[in-house]
Amino acid sequence: MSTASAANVQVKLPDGTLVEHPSDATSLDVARAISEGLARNVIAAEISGTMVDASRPLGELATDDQPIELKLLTSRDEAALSVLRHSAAHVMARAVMRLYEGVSLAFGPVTEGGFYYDFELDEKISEEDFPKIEAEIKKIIKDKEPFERFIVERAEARKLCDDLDQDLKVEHIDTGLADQATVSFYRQGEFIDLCRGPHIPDAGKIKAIKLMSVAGSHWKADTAGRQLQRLYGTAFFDKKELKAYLAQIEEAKRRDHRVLGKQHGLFAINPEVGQGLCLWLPKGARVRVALEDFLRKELLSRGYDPVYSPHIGRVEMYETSGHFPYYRDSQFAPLFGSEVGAMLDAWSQKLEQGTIDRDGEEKLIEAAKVFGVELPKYKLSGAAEDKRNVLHEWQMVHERYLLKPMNCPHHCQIFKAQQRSYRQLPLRLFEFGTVYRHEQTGELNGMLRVRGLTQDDAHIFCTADQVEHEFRATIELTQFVLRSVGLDDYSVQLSLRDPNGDKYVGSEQNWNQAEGALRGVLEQSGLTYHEEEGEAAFYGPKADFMVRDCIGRSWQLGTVQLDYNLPERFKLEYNGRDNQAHRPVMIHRAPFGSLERFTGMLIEHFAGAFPLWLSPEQIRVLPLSDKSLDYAVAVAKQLDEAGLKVTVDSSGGKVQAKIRNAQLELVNYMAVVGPKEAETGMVALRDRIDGDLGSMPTAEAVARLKQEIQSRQVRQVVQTSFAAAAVDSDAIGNEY
RNA sequence: GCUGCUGUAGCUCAGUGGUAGAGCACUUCCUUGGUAAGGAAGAGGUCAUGGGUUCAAGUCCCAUCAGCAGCUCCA
Repeated sequence: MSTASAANVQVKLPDGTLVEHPSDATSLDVARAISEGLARNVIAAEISGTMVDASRPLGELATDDQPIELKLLTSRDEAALSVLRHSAAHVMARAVMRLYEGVSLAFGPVTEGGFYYDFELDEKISEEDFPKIEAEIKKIIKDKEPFERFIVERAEARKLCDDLDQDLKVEHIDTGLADQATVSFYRQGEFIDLCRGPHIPDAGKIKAIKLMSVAGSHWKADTAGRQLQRLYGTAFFDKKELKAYLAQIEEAKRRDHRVLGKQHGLFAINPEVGQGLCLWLPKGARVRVALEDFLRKELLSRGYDPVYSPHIGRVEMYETSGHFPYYRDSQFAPLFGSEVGAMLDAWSQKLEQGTIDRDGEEKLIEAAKVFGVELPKYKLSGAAEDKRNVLHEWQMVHERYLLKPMNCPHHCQIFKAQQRSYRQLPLRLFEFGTVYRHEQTGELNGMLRVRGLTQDDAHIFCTADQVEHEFRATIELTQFVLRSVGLDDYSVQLSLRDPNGDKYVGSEQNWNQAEGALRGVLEQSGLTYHEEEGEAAFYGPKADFMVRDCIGRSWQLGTVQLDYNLPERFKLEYNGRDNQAHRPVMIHRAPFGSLERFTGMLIEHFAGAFPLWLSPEQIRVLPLSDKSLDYAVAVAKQLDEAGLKVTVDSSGGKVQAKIRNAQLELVNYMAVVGPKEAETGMVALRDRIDGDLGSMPTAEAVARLKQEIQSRQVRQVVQTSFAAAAVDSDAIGNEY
């Protein structure tokens, strides 16, 4: 082994072998020295854990005298797919610029399923334009031109973007990249883009690419900012993978809970009832009841106490909790006991916003008098704050209510309703609490995002040193619940505060303590978890369960949140062993999240075919003909008495048709009964999945089903072979 | 809320400025059967709503409402 001379670099390959190359050699050259085939397959390189272009001279990348640790990435490496897709985004942008005038490029990162590029251009791109854009993309790919990287000083970069008429890039250099001395660009033929990289060696590596959709977006995600057009696409190393991906999208569409919910009579949303307000149809309601009964029983056995609270509460309570001012825009407007209450509220808001003049105030004072509201203390020349305080006194008289947007304040009041001793803690209060939130119209989505929802909510009030144990117990509860419905692929997102954010309440010390407690338990639990800064609730950090369903999609379901804030605001106290008043810690938790969202997710996960224990129709009795109808009804009665969800198909058709209907309606079991069964007291049991099981005594069929229910068996869940690519957007992209 | 697309029977969808259609489902009748579709007849529409253009509008234009996709948001 010789020491590398100044003109050479030493390269250490993953298997530990050391090779020496000239310092201007690239990763591709290293590959070529191993084999031509490898060189053809190299997509990018990983040097000491950082992804770089395979065409970067290794000399640039050596940081010290140590050998360069090089890993050549080929299409077999997951990370390479992101590089490919980002390059595909460049190719797509290049095609768009060839076809359209005046295109301003924004950003073009990779996503979980592919990539997109945001453009500003006057002409509207529609799906009808896709074939011509794709044709242009194919031309670019066929030319196999290389991606070339070059570095320039910031001022020069600005001029380059300006010369290219890329004003969004210019702006980004001025703002987002103000602290960068130099920036990198990538050139591919005539196409030059400010970009961090890395990229594939040449466009020919893209073997399968498809434009997916076009949608609106905003420059730097600011809704008030410039409107852009976002073109989505996806790319793969071979056509088979693309085909599998498209099949997965089709599968997801087939499972859409809105379609299945309608088809199977599970739920309905009707504009006359109201946007985002879910009607649970009888079959959907049965699923919900099964979930509720299951969880209620579980919670009771785990030391929870059931409580109930009303659907409305006084605004003052939500002012105390801090929710009202903070979330005013996403709550339904307050309800007023009287007209004058509404007037005072509008008045107070105008004062707050400064949108009222003296003349307006005088008129309102006169109007208030008509309603018997005298305001001698209201000084027209006074400060808005003082005026609002005067109005507030009357607002206490003319009550304002809010449709309950969350259950926490009510549960705090339940805590306060009685004297509390440390001996009673932890106090675990649970309720299926229905809350209402005025979500933006564009956010509404079937059962997944609604305006009226029922949380499987509970609040645990405990001492500081019980927090860890209680948090661990709720994590375990959530795991148990997920396992019960057959969801076992999940991880936890630990949502922390944004260190620079200002939306949070509570002391620095409490936050650190809370975040530390959550992290500690997760560390010990062995669960896979990752931390997200800036995702915390305004009152405390939270741990959210991110669940992957059977076709690889991620859902945010159960949540556990720590709260040192509400106990403070509501001045909650318990009497400690030392006979002093102490402040409890509060844990919010909901293993389902909401019944709506959880059920919607389950519909998609099971493609409407619920496991027996959750099924709205567990068994259907099919008489061979009307002659067997009486026996069928008798069997159904027997099954019903055994606690099974049973129906009888009394329609006039042939049994084949009845079976077909039951199969299509996803009934778990069918009991076919004819003269033979009537004579012997049997049923011919048919399983939706395994088909005819033959005749057996009715009691045997009951026992079989009850066993399956009791064990909460989950059968036949489609498993996808397709795994969504892991995205490391920090590593790749032109967003810097 | 923003941008774009869509709105015809309970459902899925045809309908090219000139009298509103199909399949499934539904109702009635016939059929009485053995593990994924028996037959016949019938009923069902203010073509999302409101304006406009036209001799004539489901069809073209505008507005509103709702849905969908994406953006933004999610206590």
